[in-house]
Amino acid sequence: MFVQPIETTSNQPIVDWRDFAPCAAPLFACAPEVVGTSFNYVRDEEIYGEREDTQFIYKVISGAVRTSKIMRDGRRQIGRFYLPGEFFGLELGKQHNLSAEAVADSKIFLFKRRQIEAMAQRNMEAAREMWLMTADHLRHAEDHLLLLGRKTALERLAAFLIEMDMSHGNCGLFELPMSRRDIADYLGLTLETVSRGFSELQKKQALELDGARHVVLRNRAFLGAMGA
Amino acid sequence: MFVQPIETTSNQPIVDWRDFAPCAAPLFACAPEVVGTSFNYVRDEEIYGEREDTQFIYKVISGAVRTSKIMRDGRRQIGRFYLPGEFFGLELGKQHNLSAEAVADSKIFLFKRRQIEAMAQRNMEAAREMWLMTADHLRHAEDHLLLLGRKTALERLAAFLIEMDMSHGNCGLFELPMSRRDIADYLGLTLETVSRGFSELQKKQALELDGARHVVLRNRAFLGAMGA
DNA sequence: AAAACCATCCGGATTTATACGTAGGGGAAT
DNA sequence: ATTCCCCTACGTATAAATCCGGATGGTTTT
Repeated sequence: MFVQPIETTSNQPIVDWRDFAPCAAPLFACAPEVVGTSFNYVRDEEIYGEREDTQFIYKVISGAVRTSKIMRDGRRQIGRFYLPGEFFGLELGKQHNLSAEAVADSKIFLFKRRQIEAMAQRNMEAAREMWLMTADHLRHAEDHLLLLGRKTALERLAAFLIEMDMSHGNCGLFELPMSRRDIADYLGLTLETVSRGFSELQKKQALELDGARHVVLRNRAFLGAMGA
Repeated sequence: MFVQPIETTSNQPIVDWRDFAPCAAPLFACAPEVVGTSFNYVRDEEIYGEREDTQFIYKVISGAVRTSKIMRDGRRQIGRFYLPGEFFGLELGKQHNLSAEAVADSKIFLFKRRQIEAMAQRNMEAAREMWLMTADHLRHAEDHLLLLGRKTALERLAAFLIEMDMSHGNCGLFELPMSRRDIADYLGLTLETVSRGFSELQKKQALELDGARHVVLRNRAFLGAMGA
């Protein structure tokens, strides 16, 4: 068992109006009356904390976000990464079950929960869309259970690379916004194993690394089969 | 990495009208017009398969159910156990993401999806309740991610025992409906490690086993702290 | 009833995968 | 240029998986 140091984050309130930016956007095409406000977060800044009351629903505009749980001794599990265009923080309960932090400097839209709830009362289509997103998050979590419970280190890495590639449009070429430690905490490994795994996949001609974070997939079929 | 043999199950259609029982019950108190039909499943019988089209929503009446994913080489991850009173199989998508099997001989209520969908259109309260259940399943899965990714074998067992105790009313005394292998596949361990862990927890005076499946918790505080 | 069978469980020895600790290198930021 | 992270490399440590043998209990067969 290993212990990781916890980075302390500026524990400021979620909504700091100094970050206010005067742009806004509708939540869904089908509910144009619900508009969000944009905020900027710096790398590693907390967006909301575990067990914190739910006030908003969030959408990534640029950058990247991770949701995570941390144990008292520092062990951490990242639930999921969110890239531009994706929603997060839409637990239906009163409190968040995971915390959310910016992986890199990020711009995020915040939508007021009260507005969302009111909309869901009126607009059945929008309510269904919210439910769909929750169900999609559940599906992702269930897939990740198999990865964490039963897959080998290399299989986890392959699955991760394929997932990243998918969310970048399957072009086999992308920039990782997160550190090796983040990847490790997402895949239930140590950062060293992640590093070793990347090296091994390079040796197998499955991918190419240009610097630490620029990835070129060389054998998508191989990676897909390995990540299963 | 280990490989487990897959038990072949009778691949009969989900709905076998020979199992028909003439009892029925409403889905929710708030939607008495939606009634379910009871079916019986024997131990290890498949209720629905991964990637199978979603036709019903299910409620456990007696017995127990597991949902799981299986890899081609036999590695298996159980997503969750469902005990009497709990709903399962309510993915919103067109297809199930996990398969479901009876852990023991079980009686299950089936509710037609078309009825559910129609109800959700009319009854906002019921629609919200469905969404709440999906969100609760998501919360459970997220908690389980931390367990699978970062907890030790003993911590996993402690968390499992506390979870089982909770769903039996926190009385510190219950019967496990599932085998050691099922527990192992739920916790991402081998059945040997599960067995050893139980022995160790007995040595620590944290619990008592009467036979393999009858559990008496002797130190709930200790187990709770360990399972964190 | 006795025997056979089967599934399940337990314990020890061994192996293996992965975590851990330390050291060193490289790139970006100050 | 220097500092500071972050990443990589390698040797070691260890938790858990694997492999073995044997005990137990329930069910079916004779």
